[in-house]
Amino acid sequence: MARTIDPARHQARRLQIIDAALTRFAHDGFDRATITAICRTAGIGSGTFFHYFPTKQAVLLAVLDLGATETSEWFDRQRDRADPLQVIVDYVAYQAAALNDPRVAGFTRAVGAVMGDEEVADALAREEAVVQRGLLPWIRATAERGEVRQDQPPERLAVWLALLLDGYVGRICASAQFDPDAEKEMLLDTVGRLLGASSP
Amino acid sequence: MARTIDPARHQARRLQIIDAALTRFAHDGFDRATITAICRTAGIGSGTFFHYFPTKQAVLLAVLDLGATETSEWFDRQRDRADPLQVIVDYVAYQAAALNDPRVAGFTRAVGAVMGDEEVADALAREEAVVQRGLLPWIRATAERGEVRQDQPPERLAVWLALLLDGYVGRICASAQFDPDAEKEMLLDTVGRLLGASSP
Amino acid sequence: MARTIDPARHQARRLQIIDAALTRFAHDGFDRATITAICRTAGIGSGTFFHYFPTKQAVLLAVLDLGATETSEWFDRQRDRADPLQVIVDYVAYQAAALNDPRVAGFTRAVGAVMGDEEVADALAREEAVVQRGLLPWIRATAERGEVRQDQPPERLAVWLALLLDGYVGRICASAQFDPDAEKEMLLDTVGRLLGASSP
Amino acid sequence: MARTIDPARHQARRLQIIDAALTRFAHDGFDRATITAICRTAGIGSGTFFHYFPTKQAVLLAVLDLGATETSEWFDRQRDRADPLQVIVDYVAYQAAALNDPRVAGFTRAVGAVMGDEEVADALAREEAVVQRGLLPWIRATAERGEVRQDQPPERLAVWLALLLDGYVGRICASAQFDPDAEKEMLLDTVGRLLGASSP
DNA sequence: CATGAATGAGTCTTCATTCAT
DNA sequence: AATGAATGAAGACTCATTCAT
Repeated sequence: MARTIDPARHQARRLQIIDAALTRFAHDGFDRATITAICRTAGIGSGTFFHYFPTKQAVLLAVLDLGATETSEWFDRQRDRADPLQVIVDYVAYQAAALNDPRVAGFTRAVGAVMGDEEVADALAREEAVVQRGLLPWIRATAERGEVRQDQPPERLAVWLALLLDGYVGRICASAQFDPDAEKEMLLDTVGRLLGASSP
Repeated sequence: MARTIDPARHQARRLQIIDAALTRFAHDGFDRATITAICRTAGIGSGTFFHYFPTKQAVLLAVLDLGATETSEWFDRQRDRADPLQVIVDYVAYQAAALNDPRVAGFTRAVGAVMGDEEVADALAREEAVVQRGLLPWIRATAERGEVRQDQPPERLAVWLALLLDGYVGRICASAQFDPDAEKEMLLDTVGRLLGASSP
Repeated sequence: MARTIDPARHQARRLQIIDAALTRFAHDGFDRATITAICRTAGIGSGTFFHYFPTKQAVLLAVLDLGATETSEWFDRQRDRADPLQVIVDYVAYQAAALNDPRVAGFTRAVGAVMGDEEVADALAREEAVVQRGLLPWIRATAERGEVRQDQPPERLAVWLALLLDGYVGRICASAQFDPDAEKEMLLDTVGRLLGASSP
Repeated sequence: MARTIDPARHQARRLQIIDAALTRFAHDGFDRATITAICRTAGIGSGTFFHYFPTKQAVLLAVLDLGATETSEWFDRQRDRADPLQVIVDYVAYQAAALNDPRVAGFTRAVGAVMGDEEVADALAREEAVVQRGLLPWIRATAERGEVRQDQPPERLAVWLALLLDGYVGRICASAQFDPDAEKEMLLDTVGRLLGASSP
């Protein structure tokens, strides 16, 4: 008797809630973002929220998974690229471009605050693994071509690449004077220095 | 005349509470650290807390101010040093050493989550200003000696130095595999690359 | 479309809470009446209270507004009466009858204690204005007929009428021996003396 | 070894605290007046308070007892007066004059709020009894002279006199436009009307 | 006597979550 | 499926009172 579940409609609603949650988490932090506020932003009633996510934390995990999936798909699309160093540079540029959505930096901060939670930590580890798994083959290939330093294992270089991006995201939240558009060039230059053959 | 206020005793208690709050904030985040838990950690009753700080946020600001003061004093102690590049390197090592206290990284995360609050943002800006004011003369002096790159203004180099340290702190929380002792050398090398004369 | 908000149900709940609050305020005073006790009296959970009123003070203001509205409506119903002196007497009797609800006197005391609060003072001023606006035309009409003393302006007589009623309400709290039924006659006699043509 | 208690000094301190409490109770109400605030007003430490009064309520009772004592002494001083009606009028004037201390009206409100407490109720009953005991002989004497109405027993007239004063005090708190100086004449006139031989 | 630091019971208020409609 | 009213557990904060100095 009841209307059959329309998967497309269901998925759309789900994304609508995820997007609203991203907005509220970025603006208020996880603990201060109330479900009521998320629902107001999403334009739904609070009861509806719980048809799609069992807890507030579940929607946070969904945002993280979505991010990991997007990153994973980005790496999938690079599969046949020829110039490995350019892929690395493009990855950095891709992540920097993600920061054009002003919510991303705030959301990253928000996640940090609840990293003590085991499930969140697992989701972050999964996301991190996607990045590492995605970067590693390209770093290795670049190393084989002798286009990056050889004094460090590729795994370490990948971690430090991520470290640099973390710091970059952090600065965007921390100071209004840090203009991502103006600093993108500096970011790419710094990546070059990090990976470069020799230290001065 | 009765018992006079004992400033030393008062200050000791205050530091005891600040230390306990640092512990709880680092472990649970700001919003999830309850005053009750802070007091249990400090070994005091909850009422006593409010003799020393009017709100939970006040103790957070006190922690931040303490950090800014310590950094400021560190720079004061370097005043008469002769080798400016070495001061910069020492500063990075000093900040890296602060991470020997395993709470520092978690606390940094915790602060990020409430950065949206105006008073917290002000305190962070003050702390940041201390670092920039402290670093700038040494970077300028190094630049005059031609020991660092000249293609960027010293202000920008100082910001990127802080960016690098931010990322370093963040990694410590993010992954258990990141061993600060082992990575300190890589950090100093990366600082050298960031400041070095030319990009490869 | 799901369940639409039922305004009647909402209003009924609201009145239920107002009534419970009146009971507790009258019995315990404003500051000593806990929200928990109000909710227990109303038969609701404490969270429900805050769906209807944002603070404890808000429900106090609601009680006051309700009283002002009822008085205002009472005066509206007298609009076409012919004998102005009788309207005044009826008003006094109406207010005296309100004291058949044993909570009214206690509530009046309770309000007095928080009159220092600006919002409460405003609400009381509004209530007072309703009484003065309601009485004045009838006092003026009575004065024109020469049925009350002319040595005082109608405004002053209205104030002293209210003063007398205040004292009457106060006595009910102050002494158990003061029986409102028995004293109502004395009240009406005293009103006559207050308004009467000449002082002995 | 300890200094012998100096009763005069002790009594002075006691009165100092009572006076401060009167100020704070009048301004903030009983429940909102904190002991800390009372002590600040009295210029003493909070510990000292408890050398003189075991609880906050005790100092309230002391204020009430002081008032009752003063009223009692006032009546004692009238013992040999010749004109009983004049004594009654003087009593009303005396109470009206007490309102020159702007704290008295507010204090009266404050007491009302905690009248539900048994000890406070007892103290108020004692105070009321002092007034009734003080007034009654004079009303009786006046009645015997035929200078007041005879249709009501003296006890009732005494209660209604107090009722009128209650209303008068109440108005002073309730509205800033009610000026005690300007209304004192009206008060005495109304007393005359209340006690006068016949109702119009 | 005088003090004010310490205490913790008790209050208001928030908000994730449930559920009848 | 959608709603939002109802719930109550939990937390920040207040303040009367105690007591060591």
